[in-house]
Amino acid sequence: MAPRRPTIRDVATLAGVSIATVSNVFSGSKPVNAELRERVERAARELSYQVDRAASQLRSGQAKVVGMLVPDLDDAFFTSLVSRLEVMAGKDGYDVIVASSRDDVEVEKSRLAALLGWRPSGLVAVPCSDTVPQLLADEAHRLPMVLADRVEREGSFVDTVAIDNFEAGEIAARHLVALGHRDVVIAASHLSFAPIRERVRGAETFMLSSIGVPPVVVELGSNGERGAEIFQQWLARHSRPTAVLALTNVTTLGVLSALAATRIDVPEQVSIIGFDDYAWMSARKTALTAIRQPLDEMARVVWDRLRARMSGDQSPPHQIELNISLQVRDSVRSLAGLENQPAAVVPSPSQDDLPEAGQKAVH
Amino acid sequence: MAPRRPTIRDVATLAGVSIATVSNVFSGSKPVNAELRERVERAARELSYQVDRAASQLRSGQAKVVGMLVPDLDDAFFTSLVSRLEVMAGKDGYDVIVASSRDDVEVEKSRLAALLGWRPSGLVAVPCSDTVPQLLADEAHRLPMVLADRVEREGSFVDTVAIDNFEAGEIAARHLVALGHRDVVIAASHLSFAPIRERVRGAETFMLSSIGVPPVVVELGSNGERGAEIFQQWLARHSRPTAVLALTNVTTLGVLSALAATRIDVPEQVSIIGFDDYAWMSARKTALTAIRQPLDEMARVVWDRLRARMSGDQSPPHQIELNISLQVRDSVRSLAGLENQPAAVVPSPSQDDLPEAGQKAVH
DNA sequence: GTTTAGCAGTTAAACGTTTAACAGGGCGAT
DNA sequence: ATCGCCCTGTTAAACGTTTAACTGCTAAAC
Repeated sequence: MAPRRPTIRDVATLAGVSIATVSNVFSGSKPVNAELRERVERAARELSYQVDRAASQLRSGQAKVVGMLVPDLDDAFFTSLVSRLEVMAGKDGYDVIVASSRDDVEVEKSRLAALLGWRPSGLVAVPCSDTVPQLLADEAHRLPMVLADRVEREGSFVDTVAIDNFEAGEIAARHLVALGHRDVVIAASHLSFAPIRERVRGAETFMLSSIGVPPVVVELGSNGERGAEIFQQWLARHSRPTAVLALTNVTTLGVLSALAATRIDVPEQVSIIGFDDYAWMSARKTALTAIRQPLDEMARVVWDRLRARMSGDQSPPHQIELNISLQVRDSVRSLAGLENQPAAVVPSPSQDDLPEAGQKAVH
Repeated sequence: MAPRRPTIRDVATLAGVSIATVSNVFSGSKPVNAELRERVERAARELSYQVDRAASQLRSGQAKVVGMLVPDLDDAFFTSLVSRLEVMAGKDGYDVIVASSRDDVEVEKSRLAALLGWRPSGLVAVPCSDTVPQLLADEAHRLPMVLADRVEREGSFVDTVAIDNFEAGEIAARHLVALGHRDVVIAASHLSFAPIRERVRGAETFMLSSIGVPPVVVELGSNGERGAEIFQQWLARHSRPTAVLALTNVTTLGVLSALAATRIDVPEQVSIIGFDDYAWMSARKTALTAIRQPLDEMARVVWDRLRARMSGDQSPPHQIELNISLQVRDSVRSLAGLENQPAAVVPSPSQDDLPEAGQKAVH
């Protein structure tokens, strides 16, 4: 029924050459005469031969696979990243093995082990907790890897790429304050994530130093529906803020759902700043003002770093921080006339069509 | 710097047994004495040994990888599918290699070849065109595979899973007509895709037979932003319909963007039925009425089928069709009193908490 | 008490590549 | 004319597993 797959040997026989020559034709590691090469290629085509990657990898030690570990393949932020990385990886001849940790440290551990079993030539991971898994730490010195998004700033032993989370919180808060908001609720996912804490800290710091009032923080978790429920309950029990700052795309969705369910109008009754910038955010009557992470740039930087490491770069770990930008649209209402500093409106210093300029490398 | 990775040999030496025993401990293909097993496991832990999948696969021919080929990793529909499949695959011990064809037949071909090089034990693919790539057809009889979503109903040589596209169009059209709409525009992605044609045909057939007026069809492509532009131009040049039926989640987004940009109110000025059901669709003041594909069920059925094939099922190809359901929310306005059949409102026969009942297997 | 069956472990041969070492032939330099 | 070198191709030895075949050994069966 299913005839044995052709091997390099079959091709060699059919083309009347040695298997080494066939290998050379495919791997290109040694030049081979044009006519012979032609014969080999014809034979291969005829048998529809394909190099067996397992065998190839076993012998050569060269993997040409990268693993990608993310916390959630339903979250648009992570899939956008994976999507972009997959394209770049593909162009460089790498295949991609994805694994989702579903935000569970145990799952993360087991998926990671599975990934490592492939002896990938590189790994990009978005850890699901602040403490990088031991397995990763152990591999750090032999396996090229870069950590993205959910990373601690301080002294990582490995390359990291993330946005300036403090700045993100600060810029959002500045925008709200500039438009006269003082009563702000922050919709965070989990305060146990360092980047989230940073975003909160950024907003808090700015609000305290500018108007002397801190924002209120509420945790909605990583699941949109559940987050909506929590926020709805929160709304029912507290006096309504004038503005909400959502710190992830999922919490943005949660807040919006809760608001829609309780028929609270945006921005008439409550203003909102969302996180990330996806098509659905502007496909609405009052388009969302949002903190925009430079996704394309982030993916590019991650891949550049990984590629560098994979081709032997031994420099000390890079900690790359990308600047975000504020997409001002219609979801934040100006509380006109009530405030004292109507001058400074939109800071938004960064643009991500300035490729290199937008990042600051911390060593 | 980077010490050689420990092999099965190192473990065997340290544990004082033969490499075959170590292999047996890990692969479980032969029972091994409890004490020895313990010794082996300790040794492995000590060396942090992990079996090399390439070597394992080469020797055994058993891959424990499945490939997934989708047209676009930025499209929530596909990533939702991948996400669910990755979880189920992981539970069964399979790893997942993803590849995106970016809706380009050439890319599809090359990604497919790359995938096949891994000798995966299974493949799930969403082809990017009606004509299934030759490479796939060639493998069909030896490689377990299931095709999803973008598939022709008729005589596929391989298992397929898709929704009943004709019914989808029909149910949507029925809902619109029941609420008094006669002037309907269908926002399709590409009419070159068979499922899209079916959806159009379903809507068309119903409208012709019920009110004798066909819908107008406009093609928006597979890209949201571009689609928004096209639709906006279309709106500018034609008289405004009373309702729009969007046939994919991306066209839904495109239409909504165009409508928002031209400040046309939903549903006051234009009603809309969207496709697929994502969180953002209900996180708005007027939540979207939409055709809901049973994503969880689809993923489950795909995986069940693939698993069956991977464990040797030789039955003739299954063509599985899943029923959709209409999520009635607020984006379709009733054109009250103008119409003749206010009786039949919501058909929605299927529910996907009735697992098996919801599908009809066409042998 | 011998045979036999079965269990638990070992030996060694694959799996399909890549690649180091080698071979031979043509040719320029001496 | 001989030597040595380059160029292109071949031979054969790995790579790290799995697994068929084998070896001792214990214990049941006669």
